[in-house]
Amino acid sequence: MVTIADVARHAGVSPSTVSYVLSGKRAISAATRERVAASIKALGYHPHAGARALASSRANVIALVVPLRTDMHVPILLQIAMAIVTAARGHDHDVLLLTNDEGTEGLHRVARSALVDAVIVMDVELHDPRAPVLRELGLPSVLIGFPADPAGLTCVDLDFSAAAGLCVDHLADLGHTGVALIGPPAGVLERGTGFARRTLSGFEEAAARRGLRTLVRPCETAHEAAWATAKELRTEHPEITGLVVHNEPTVPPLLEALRGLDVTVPGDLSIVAMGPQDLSAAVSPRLTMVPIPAEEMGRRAVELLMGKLNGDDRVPGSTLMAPRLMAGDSTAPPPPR
Amino acid sequence: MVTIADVARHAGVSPSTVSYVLSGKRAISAATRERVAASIKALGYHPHAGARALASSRANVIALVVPLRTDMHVPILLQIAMAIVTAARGHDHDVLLLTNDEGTEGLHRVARSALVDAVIVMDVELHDPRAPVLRELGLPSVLIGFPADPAGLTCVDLDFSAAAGLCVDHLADLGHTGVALIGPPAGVLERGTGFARRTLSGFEEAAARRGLRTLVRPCETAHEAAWATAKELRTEHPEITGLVVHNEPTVPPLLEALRGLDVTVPGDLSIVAMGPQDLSAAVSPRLTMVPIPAEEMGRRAVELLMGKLNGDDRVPGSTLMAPRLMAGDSTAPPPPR
DNA sequence: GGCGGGCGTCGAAGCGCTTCGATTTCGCAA
DNA sequence: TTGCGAAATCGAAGCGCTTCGACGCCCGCC
Repeated sequence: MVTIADVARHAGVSPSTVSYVLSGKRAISAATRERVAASIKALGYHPHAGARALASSRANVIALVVPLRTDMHVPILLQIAMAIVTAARGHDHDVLLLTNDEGTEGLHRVARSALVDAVIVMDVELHDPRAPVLRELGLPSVLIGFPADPAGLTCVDLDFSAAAGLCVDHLADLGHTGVALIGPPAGVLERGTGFARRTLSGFEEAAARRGLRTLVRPCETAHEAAWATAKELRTEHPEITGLVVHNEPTVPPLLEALRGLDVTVPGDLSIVAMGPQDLSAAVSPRLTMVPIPAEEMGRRAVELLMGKLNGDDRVPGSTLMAPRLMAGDSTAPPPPR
Repeated sequence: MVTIADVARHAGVSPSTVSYVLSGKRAISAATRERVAASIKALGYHPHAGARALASSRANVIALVVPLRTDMHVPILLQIAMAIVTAARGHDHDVLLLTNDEGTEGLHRVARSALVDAVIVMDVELHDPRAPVLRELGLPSVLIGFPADPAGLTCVDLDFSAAAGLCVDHLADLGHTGVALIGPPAGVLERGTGFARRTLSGFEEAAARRGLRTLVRPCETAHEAAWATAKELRTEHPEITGLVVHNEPTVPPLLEALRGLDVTVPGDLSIVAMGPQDLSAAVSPRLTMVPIPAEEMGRRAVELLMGKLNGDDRVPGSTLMAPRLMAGDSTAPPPPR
């Protein structure tokens, strides 16, 4: 193993000088700096992570807690996780992967053992048991999603209320007067993931503002449920000409059911969905949608965390990311009556 | 922070004794052991990970390299990753998440800095640039998937050849005499992911052994491609009554296309798929399939790695996991002619 | 010409743990 | 009672790094 002493000897300086070159915490003359840099390269030196952590009480590692069982779309989860790793590397940090099967004990462990110096928690529920633990540990943290009581915590999420509003406005602008929200299965709402409620209220509010008639349907993912929903829409609610679907896996079977019922999209019915961006291209017609900005969420979470790590106490407690609507081919003016 | 000295004082022993209680590397009397354990609990002591790594030159962390761009089904990827984390925790190790956007440099970095003491690499390609790096670093490692030249490396994967054989045998047992392999898009084969070829050869071999007529079709995921494939099968290859689908995302559109063409499954056509287990229940009819044992693969990879970490040099270089066929409702004897 | 003050560098003291030899203790045979 | 080996415990030396105070040097100023 190459140590800092080896580098120092090679460059003809003291170990502390090498350390200062590396950290930039003291002024070093350009000449020395370059000589040391050359020695580092020549010897292929990498500081020993453990020694560094011990001496500086900074591990330069953050923990990422990923749920085992999730309400989120799995590919999105991975996208966010990857974005977090990439962003963390950009700030010279690595990412330790934690699951929930150790329970909150895992959080205690990595924090108390100084394995990590900050935490990002994904897929937060309304009454998430991890929230109080984070408060208690007093370790910098960022949650992706909002618990019921976010006091004292830093949270990031898509502004689902605004997203639903964007969908409604888009349909209203096209001339639709009756819109439905096809939400996630009823269970999700009850289990207490905040975003479902926020979507709902944003939907209702925007519809009221635009004077639209509304309908709200949870919908299971299964094939049959999609058909039932499609049929009900056509027979019992002909006034509904625009759909806001906030339930990604339902989209393909729903489209199939509509096709089966000879309902054309967007001729007879317009659809705008909220979900992972890649869904748009995966179905036909190409979906108009409000994508979940996974990459951006991950990046932002890391930026907030780094702010807290650097002792910046102006880090906002709540960050709602602005949604954008991506036009596709699944929305058009309603059919003439 | 609670240190080992605090625990020692509290228990009335020396720090080294506490260390030996923790590691079990020397005999400690039951009385002392219990007293120390009580002190540890009372003070909530967790050893400082960095200090431990420094002194013992063992970080008790393994790196998991996850591809950014993947040929694997994403949920499977995550399942394997989670299984790895869980299994690693079972061996008192944590998992550091690495992406490939640092290139192989990231591997160098975490290895040379002693951040991790072993590596698991996922989604290995035939000419994977990480393979030579792993050999060179001389750090215990396990690959999930096989490179073209696995010499000197430890690899784990599903036995895709046997899996394809299992599918063919199942169809042959039911009386089918003409079977087709619906494989991944052509690009995948060329890009050099070994499993596609192994599936192909297993398929051909088993079919030859059973005297079946065969057809091999790559198939894109898109809706249109699925329809085209379905139509071609019915019009040009009526002798084909059994399908082996090794291309998970194609299954739903393919089923839809067949339904659209009034081909019943399994009445007119039997389908057996290789892919993530959860696919089976997600479509109708419930699929007969050879699931990819994500959980088991992750666990096995960790076990092999721990073997290498403990200096066990009987760790096999190659581990092919035996496939199992799960009967569903998508296969039946072929229709009478 | 002397002196104060940066700037650049060094030396040494830990950070908390493991580990190895040394030391103590104990049980038991002589 | 003494001696001896095994069992149990201790003390101290690092592991490789950061950091803080100290030091030397050179420059500019009076």
